[in-house]
Amino acid sequence: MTKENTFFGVKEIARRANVSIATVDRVIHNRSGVSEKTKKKINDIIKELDYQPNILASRLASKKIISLAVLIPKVSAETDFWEAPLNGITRAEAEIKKYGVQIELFFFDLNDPNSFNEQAGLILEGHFQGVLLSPSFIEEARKFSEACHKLKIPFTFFDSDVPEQHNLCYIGPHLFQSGYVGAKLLTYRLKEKQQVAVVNISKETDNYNYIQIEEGFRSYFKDHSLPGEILRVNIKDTDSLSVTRQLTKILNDNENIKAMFVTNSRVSAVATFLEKSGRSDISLIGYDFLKENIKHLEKGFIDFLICHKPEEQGYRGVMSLYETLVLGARVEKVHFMPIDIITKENQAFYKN
Amino acid sequence: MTKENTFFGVKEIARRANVSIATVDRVIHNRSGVSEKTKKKINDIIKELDYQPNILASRLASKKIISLAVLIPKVSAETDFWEAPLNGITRAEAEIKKYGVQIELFFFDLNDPNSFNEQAGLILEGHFQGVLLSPSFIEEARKFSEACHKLKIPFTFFDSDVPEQHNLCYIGPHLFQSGYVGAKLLTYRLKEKQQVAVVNISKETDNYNYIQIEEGFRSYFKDHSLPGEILRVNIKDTDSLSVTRQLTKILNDNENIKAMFVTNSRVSAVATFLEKSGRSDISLIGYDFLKENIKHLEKGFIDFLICHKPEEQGYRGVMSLYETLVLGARVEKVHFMPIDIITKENQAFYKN
DNA sequence: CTGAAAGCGCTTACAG
DNA sequence: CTGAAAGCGCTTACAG
Repeated sequence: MTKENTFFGVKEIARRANVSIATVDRVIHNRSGVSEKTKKKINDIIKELDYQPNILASRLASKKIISLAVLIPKVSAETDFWEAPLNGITRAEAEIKKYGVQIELFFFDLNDPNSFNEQAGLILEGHFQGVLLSPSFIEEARKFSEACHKLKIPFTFFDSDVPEQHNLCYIGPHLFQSGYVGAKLLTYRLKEKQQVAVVNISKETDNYNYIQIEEGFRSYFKDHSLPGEILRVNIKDTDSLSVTRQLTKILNDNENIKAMFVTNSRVSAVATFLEKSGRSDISLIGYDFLKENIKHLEKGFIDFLICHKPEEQGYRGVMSLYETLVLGARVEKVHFMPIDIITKENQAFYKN
Repeated sequence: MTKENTFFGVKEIARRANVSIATVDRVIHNRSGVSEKTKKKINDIIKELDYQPNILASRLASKKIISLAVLIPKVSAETDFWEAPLNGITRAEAEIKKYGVQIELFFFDLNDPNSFNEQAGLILEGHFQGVLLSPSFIEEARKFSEACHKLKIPFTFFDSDVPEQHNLCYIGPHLFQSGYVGAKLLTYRLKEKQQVAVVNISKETDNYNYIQIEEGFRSYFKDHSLPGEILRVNIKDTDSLSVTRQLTKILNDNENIKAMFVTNSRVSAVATFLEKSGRSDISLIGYDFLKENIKHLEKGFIDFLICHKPEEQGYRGVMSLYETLVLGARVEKVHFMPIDIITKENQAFYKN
């Protein structure tokens, strides 16, 4: 009933190396001021014993706090998607606070790249030991990540990726494949001669995320030699009046459209339109487990929602920094989220 | 950069109560040998300071080890489903070993209720502080859980549930709803006059799990007024020859069958049959993220797999005991797993 | 019924 | 370059 002494600690290492535990500690943490000779001797013993530091004791003894910065879009009516990652971040914080980790939040405006720059600047001045960010603006994010790299601050991207950066890791969806899954579901029961539309409701139609999703979507059609042209619909004004006007026109001009794929979480705007105009004949698929979307899923105006576990992304994003900074563990550079399929029938049990 | 002294500990409580920290410790853990007066005084201070014990320090100082028993079916060619929960259990063990938690595994034979009883008996003699079990045999599980209850050993059910027991919690699928989802997917593109079969490949056709799944499946048809009789196919001999023979007969007798729903992970046996007999016209849905099943998913002979995160069930099962026993946290009595939908296109990113 | 003291496995000044 | 010692917030014999 008492702990076995199967694990060796610094004390045993010190005893075997004939040094004090302080010196062992120096070697373990790669601190300077140890002769090469003793350093090697200690490292050999560490390897031999397969020494695993006791994090409990380490964090208990340490007086250092570790502070992390998080840079994400602010939550608004337009962007309530960001509630979920924020919840995940908060959950992670609650869990690791007792290990002396603190998190500071920085919010930017998704309509304003400058706000991203401003907040990024604040983070650089703030002496943080790690950063978690959504690199929504590619150029701005690139600049910021170079600055972090120079300061040797590890940073994790999540929700979307910027390739070729020195980020610790990326946590988020494989967008191409996600679009591919969307196409599979949308065409699963599509009949011949029925046409499909890809709908982008966003101010920025050339956003890299949307492009990847659409590429995946179109690839599915190519790979399966599905006939018919895929219509591309861009709706830049996201208010319901504009959406209604544009969709009405599109459906008038293209009578064969029987399925729509919305490339982001604004799918509920299309569902509202379909409901009002009584078009339950049109299949609809879009993104994200949002209240508004679930409502339409339940009513039957959305067939499937695709979701990439935004809450877990936030949680895992924080933990990736915690694991490197506190536990000294290596983390995978790319951590793709599952591409979850949500229907009216399984939504009640979905974990965001 | 140094930890804030915002939290109060036993020392501060002792100082304010004018007692030693040993006495404070006694009160915190409800141990005997403290006068009512000092007990009340200390408890008042604890409340006033909103004292939160430091688990790190507590586990570090404690020499007690906590040992948990896990009772699950043994993994065999027939039951490789159980590999995943076992992995989750092992992962949990690795994570909490450093907090002084040990896990002992007990395996029973899914074809032999007596083996369950035997192993359960061993557990009862073993002085464990907590038990995680798959109550595959309802009556036997009921007896065992009553014994645990008497001994005041908390126990968690997972994978399947036994209602009305004193279990700490249940972690697993909502089987009825899972069958319901299966029906939705299977009928999503089904055409009129095409018939559906529910296939049960198992020695025990009257297993409570299968019954619940099938009830959910049939309810979907009722709720959506889908016409046509749902054929019930029981295959008691699970070898491939018997499966082939029986399915051949069924399909000969019922030419309109265009969709099959297999109520467990043996769906690959049906897929193999469909492949060999060139019946790619039949939709097929079944359970679980197993190698054999994924293979057929990729070839296109299985349309969808439904999965309830077996690995996470094992992991969360262990953690439910850890959280109550070590952290003293309350856990939810029922923790339903998501009903995940896996297709050829999203399987690469699925987390079991 | 209560307290003094050692110890869990580390980290951290401080001294040499 | 190295070590002795105090301390992190608890638990645990042991003594009274």
